[in-house]
Amino acid sequence: MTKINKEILDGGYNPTKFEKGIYEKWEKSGYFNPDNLPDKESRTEKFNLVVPPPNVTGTLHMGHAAMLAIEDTAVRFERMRGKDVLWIPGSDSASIATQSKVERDISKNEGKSRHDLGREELLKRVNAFAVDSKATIFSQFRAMGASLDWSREAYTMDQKRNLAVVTAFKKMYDDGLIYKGNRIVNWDPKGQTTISDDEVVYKEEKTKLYYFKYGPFTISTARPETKFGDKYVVMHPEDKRYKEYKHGDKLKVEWINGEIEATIIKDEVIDMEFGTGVMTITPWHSKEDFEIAKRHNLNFEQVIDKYGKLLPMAEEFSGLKITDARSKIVEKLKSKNLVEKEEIYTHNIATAERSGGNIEPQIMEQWFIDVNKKIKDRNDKSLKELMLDAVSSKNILINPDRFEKTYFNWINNLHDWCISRQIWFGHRIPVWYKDGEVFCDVEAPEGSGWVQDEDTLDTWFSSALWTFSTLGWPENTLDLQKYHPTTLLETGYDILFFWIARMIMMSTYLLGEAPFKHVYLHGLVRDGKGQKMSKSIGNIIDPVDLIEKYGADAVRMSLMVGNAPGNDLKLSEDKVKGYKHFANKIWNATKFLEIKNVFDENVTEEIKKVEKDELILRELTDLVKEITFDLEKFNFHLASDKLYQFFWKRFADEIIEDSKIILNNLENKFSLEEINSRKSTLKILLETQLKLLHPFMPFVTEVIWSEFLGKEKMLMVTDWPKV
RNA sequence: GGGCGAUUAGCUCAGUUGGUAGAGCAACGCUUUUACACAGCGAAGGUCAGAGGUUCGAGUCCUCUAUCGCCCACCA
Repeated sequence: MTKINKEILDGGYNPTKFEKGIYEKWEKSGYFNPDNLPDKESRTEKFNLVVPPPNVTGTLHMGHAAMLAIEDTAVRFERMRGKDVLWIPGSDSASIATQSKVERDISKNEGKSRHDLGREELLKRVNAFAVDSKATIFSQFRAMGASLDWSREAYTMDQKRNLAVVTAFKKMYDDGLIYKGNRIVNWDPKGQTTISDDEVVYKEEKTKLYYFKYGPFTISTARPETKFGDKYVVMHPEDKRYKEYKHGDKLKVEWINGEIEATIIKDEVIDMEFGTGVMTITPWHSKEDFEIAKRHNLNFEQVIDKYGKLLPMAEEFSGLKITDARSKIVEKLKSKNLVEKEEIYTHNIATAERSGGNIEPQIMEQWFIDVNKKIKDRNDKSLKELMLDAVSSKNILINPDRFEKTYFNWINNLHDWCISRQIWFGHRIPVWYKDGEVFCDVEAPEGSGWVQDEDTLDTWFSSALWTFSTLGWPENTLDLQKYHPTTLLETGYDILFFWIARMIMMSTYLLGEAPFKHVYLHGLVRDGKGQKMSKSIGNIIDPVDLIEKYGADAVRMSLMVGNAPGNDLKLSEDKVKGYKHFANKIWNATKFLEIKNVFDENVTEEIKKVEKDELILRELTDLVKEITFDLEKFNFHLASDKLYQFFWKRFADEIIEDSKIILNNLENKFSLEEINSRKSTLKILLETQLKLLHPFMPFVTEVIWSEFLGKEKMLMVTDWPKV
């Protein structure tokens, strides 16, 4: 039954006129929720995934838009194919990122720091900000057409997810996988917190390399300000230049603040080719030096405090910021005639991903996850081994598969994960102290006098639980039984380590199974020139602006076509414009068929086709096969382009053009049978293509299907064409 | 230092197990013909980075080289 709504025929396709209304119609139908899908009983195969939760730090960017376009396409395809489809929306508290954003705003607007406000007030502000951000982000999700089950919305800091976090922590604590220890960590003096190895970003910097006289040796350093405590002078055991010195020898040397006793250490890590082949070490403030000191059981001495200032052991330089101290110390050494030379060299300095501050390694007492400890319940495998096995056993398939190598390489270099953060916004560590007693549980202990650990957890700890925390774990819910492991995990390759690896870690450990079957990695969305989009360059394209200008379908298509997995995508506005034209083309082609009475009730699929039409329909069958195949293989970039080509070049430019002669039949050359055969063929062609196009361009296809053609069943839940 | 990727028409990129080079955009010519000028038709444009190899046949597989980009590790 078709009921053409002729009023909407006028003019071209205007996305803004329809998109909002269509999304509301979808959402009201309840079909985003698998519990409400038609023919529920026949949907025996499931397909589900969770959305990579965007940080509640503001608004969406094009990367999110690409993620939503790809995931929604997969979801709509599988839903139409009759699977039990669940796609869960959510957002991430992103502790450091969110707190520092709010802190910046408060500092700018009110001139206050977090300490002026206090923990409670700051958290109130951050939470309010998070609520706002969430609302903005989710309205953007809707604008993209994402068919998410909003009834299952999750947030990494809501009650259920919090229970998951503390439960996971407790179990790991009881299993001895989480420990508190004094270790060298990445301390960010600017952000006043530790960060994990993965949050360290190395930046190239030109700096001075100083050569100092250190007793009979010459040592080189880029960091004179750390050198006060350098009582150990290290050289390679094979270095013939220094064979007269024996390991453990002690000698007096004149140093920054007078004479000190130095000890000779021989260690093979020393590169004989670099500089003089001799160096002094600062075990408290350098990871490498720390390792050397540990190997030889040496003393550790702190030189720099957590604000980046020198400690009293620096005597006259005490209290100076390291940047100020550097030149002054060099001056003093010069006056003592201990500076041999200076040269400019380039090296990498460690900075904090979020705050941008320079990392100052420190030995601190922090919480860690032990990645090497054997786990009894898991066949005596370590977390590291569990992570390796999940991928090498092909339980998890990564697309593109070259990222497997990257993954293995990362795990092989993996060290214990520092999970405690000295910030306020986040999941507080569920450990309490009282008179030397330590208590870990999901809830505070009874009785008075217990004080909870001040630190919060690395935001990736809660993200790591995402595939099952969103399904209700630790409760054994129906959702958890039915939907875990999830089918697909789709995200950017830039968070392979941060997120994907950690999810595999937590899921294999806590649930004994992989968190997902397939991993699909998309690339970065860059601007038309291939530059990374960033605020400072000013080349950020806001997906919402593009949607308003060209429609969500056009934005989605431009993010699909040519976007091969794992490759970066260069996006120009012209490209989006091109797909707006395509939506218009679909619209106008439909309009033409309507004018030619192709949708008349007496034109049915059953009409006997003439030979030429049979051939055309065979082409269509081939197309259906190809598109289905491509979508099963997650080749969205191929499928989207093929549909575009077929509709425009084959269907519109050739088939419809040829049909004009038949339908107009000006010279009475065609029989009624031929005319009806063609009409029926055109109808099938259009309707089938609308179905195939729907996952990619849901709005325009749905508008045509249910508003224009007046179909009763929404296209969103119409059956995928038979292969 | 280790690893990965890219190099195909002016620009952006496809090219799934090797079988006579593709699309979009831009540019050029023609056409306002009642679906669409957000259009149609037409023409033009490439020794598939370079060298060597395997093969009847290579953009596609192998080796090397060059340029660009990314990731990891990091030298004091």
